[in-house]
Amino acid sequence: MPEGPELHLSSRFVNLVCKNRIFGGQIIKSDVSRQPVVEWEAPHYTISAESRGKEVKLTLTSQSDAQNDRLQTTSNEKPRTLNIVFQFGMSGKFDFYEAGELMKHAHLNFFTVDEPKMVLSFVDYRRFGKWQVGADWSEERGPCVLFEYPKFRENVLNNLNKPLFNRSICEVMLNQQYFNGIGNYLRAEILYRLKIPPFVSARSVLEPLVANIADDTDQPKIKIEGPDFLHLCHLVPLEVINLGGTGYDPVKGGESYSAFEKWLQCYCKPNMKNMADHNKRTIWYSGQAGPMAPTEVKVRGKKQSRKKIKKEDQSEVKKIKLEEKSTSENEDLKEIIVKSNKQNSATEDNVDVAQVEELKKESGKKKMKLQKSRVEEKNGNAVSDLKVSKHTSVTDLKLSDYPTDGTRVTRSRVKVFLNQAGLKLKSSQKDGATAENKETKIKKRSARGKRGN
DNA sequence: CGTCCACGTCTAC
DNA sequence: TAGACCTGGACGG
Repeated sequence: MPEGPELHLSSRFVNLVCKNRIFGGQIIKSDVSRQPVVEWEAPHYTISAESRGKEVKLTLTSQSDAQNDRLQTTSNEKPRTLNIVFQFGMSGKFDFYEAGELMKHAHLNFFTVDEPKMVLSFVDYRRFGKWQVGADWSEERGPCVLFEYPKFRENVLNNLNKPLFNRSICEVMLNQQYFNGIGNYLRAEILYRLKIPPFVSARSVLEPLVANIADDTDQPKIKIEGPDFLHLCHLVPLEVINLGGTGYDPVKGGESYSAFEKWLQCYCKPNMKNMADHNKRTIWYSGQAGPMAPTEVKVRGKKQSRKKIKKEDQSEVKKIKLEEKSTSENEDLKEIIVKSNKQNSATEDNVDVAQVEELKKESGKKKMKLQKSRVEEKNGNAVSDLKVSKHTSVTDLKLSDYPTDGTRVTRSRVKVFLNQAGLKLKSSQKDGATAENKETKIKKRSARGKRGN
């Protein structure tokens, strides 16, 4: 799910599905999650959401029991609220569906009180996502590129003296202290729109903009054609929001995703180039890489048609001499920026409600992916009385359930074994929690040419 | 089987 | 500037 637009669409999704709904009871966290438990037990509460950059804040508000005209005391108590701030990692998202069985990888779950019982789940199969209870937006992250544009712009332009901005523009764009909401696909799309080579110094791109620091008006003091770089850091993610789908959410066959794929002009496109940046993140671009490109360039296999390019450049390390290291780069760049294409002005913030309704339906279809519910577990229906079902996962298995022919228990073997049993691999059993595990890992590493021992 | 790759942070040599 | 943290899909042999 997760760059700025996806987080925002997620917050809208939450607001939509939680509207006029009352939640209650315990908030259930999965066992495998290492994130904090949410201590909040209100008989009745509501949920609303808000996004900022790459964070989503849920606000729980307890409802007074006035309507329940009870003699009990609770009605006089404070109308409490609790904030939970989420980061989505690589795979986090919210889902809303009929309670009963929880989705696989559902790590934090909020239940409605009314029938049919529904559940709002934070679902995150890679578990890089995080949440903080009772927190606010994290201090380390800058203003949101989407919804705090003037502040965002100022924050960047007032800090250009920082050494960070000596680095290449594509790498600086992932720094959330300044570009809160920009991620790997957005940086590619934004640079591509302006034909800015990814590996030119950030300062050289940004310094020309200082004259227009507070460019929240549409009247820049220096006349340029079309939106400038910082402007696009705002407009391009807005475009994704206005696509109305779920943004980058590769649910195959999902229609909203194909709209998103169509929208992409550069990221993962077969006619574009790519290489790993200094952080080993793939940057997609066209034209020149720029003078600050890593000298040993690793080209990643193209996403779509790896087969086709088989023998050519598939995952090979190529030493590429970067042709022009010209120092006149700055001058070139200014030209480039001024030449920037006129941009389709993204209309303001409005996603079709009907489309979000679509989302709801889609999430209803996902019942196949359900996991043995922890609620069941609580009711004494222990997971340990393991039956082979699609809802069972590796963490439910004991070591003795694994093949015992003496061979290594590798992750792949576990996968195969489970497939035979109709199961799926899950969570903390990665490479098999055996003694051999460590050896295997080390072997793997040294095989990769890294100093393993 | 194994290897590589993925929308993102984090910390530790 | 490597890795760690994770799961799982695509693809290679």
